[in-house]
Amino acid sequence: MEQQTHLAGTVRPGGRTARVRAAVLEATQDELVERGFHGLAMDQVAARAGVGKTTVYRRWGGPAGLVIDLMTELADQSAPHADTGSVEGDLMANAAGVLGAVADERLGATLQAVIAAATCDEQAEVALREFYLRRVREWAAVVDLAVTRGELPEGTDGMDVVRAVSAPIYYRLLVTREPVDERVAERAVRAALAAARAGAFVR
Amino acid sequence: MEQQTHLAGTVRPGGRTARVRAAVLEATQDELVERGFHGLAMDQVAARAGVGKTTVYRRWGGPAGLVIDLMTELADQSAPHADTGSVEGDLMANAAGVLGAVADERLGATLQAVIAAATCDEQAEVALREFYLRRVREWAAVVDLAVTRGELPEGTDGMDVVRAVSAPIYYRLLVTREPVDERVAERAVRAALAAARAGAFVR
DNA sequence: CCCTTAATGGGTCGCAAGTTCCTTTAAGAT
DNA sequence: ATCTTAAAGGAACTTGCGACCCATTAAGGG
Repeated sequence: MEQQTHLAGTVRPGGRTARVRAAVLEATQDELVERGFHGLAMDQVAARAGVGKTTVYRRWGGPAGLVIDLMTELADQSAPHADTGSVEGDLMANAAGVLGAVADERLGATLQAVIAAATCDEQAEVALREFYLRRVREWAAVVDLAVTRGELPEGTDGMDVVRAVSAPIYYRLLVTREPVDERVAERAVRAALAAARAGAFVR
Repeated sequence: MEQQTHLAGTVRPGGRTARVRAAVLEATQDELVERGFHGLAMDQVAARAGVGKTTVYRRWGGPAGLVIDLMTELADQSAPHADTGSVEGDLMANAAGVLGAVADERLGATLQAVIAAATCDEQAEVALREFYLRRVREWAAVVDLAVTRGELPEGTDGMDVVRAVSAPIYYRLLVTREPVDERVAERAVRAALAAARAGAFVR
């Protein structure tokens, strides 16, 4: 007897399989908005997607699997870094993007779900780390450009500057649970920029 | 028939009741270290504490209740802000404290558990917000002192400076899931301080 | 030291999440 | 168009968390 060496959905990915996936991911986001990751039930997702729950269990395994798949979708859609001509403009664009994502109902719920999933699922943790690593690396380029332009000191660690912009936003969102608005984003950019200019992020 | 107007454990808090609470909170921390918040089962906690599971359900209601109680304990033990004579020293002490807490097996597991609980429990969210608000406010004093000493510009928002120190640490811990070490803490302090000196945190 | 009753503890029960088995449908190759 | 079988769907079954009931123990007041 031949052992099953492939995952469901990989051999005949077209037609119904694709439609099922789209419906399930759609339903997952809806559920995340309404109930959050802790309340994400495979049952509910299947029912809302109009799909058998067996299928959802077989293809995604559990809530974490759903959320990981959702994030790979996000990763594909994520925009490249800005290029406004000044670091300030670029970092503001970055902060605005983060703020927008976090504030958006569906996107925000999805991001928070992945973060929650990463605390209890190995694969989700890896996926999350790689997602943000990619994202931070992508935007670090605006700092490197600024260095060549002479706006920031030689040797400035671009990734750390980008992290410094996002950190206060996520810190308030997840830890102190204070409201996050444009003022926070703007101040994060100003602080990161001032620190970078002073050479606090030089390797 | 008289309705029960008090919570279990409030009328006879001495003796056994106190011993049960200590044993349960102890067991909860052990479980958090081994399984994390998502794997915190009332059953297991009761068994490890050598206590009936009915008691645990009655007094704490659920995993979130356990974790909230654990945090109130933490709040009582939390140390007052440092006073080394310089903002740099004080903020470094703060960063070291955060790093130490996060790195410590039991403390770190507890903190992460509360953060996780806050994403799915209203009371845990309130408790978490108040805990950090108190903590940040306490340490903001070192910035106010620095302003009076002339180390930092007039009008500097002390709470935002303190947040800026913690933010990168928690950001790495929860979001990007990168390792957190002294280098990260030190750089966070340097960046926050440079930004503060440049007036980025002036209200 | 005794008495009242707060608080604990063991056992049982129900429900909902998750698993398994088998049938039905429709991709994709010929 | 036809055929093979990947993939989905339906339903019964299992499991384990959380709730409830009632007996037992020991605080704390007299």
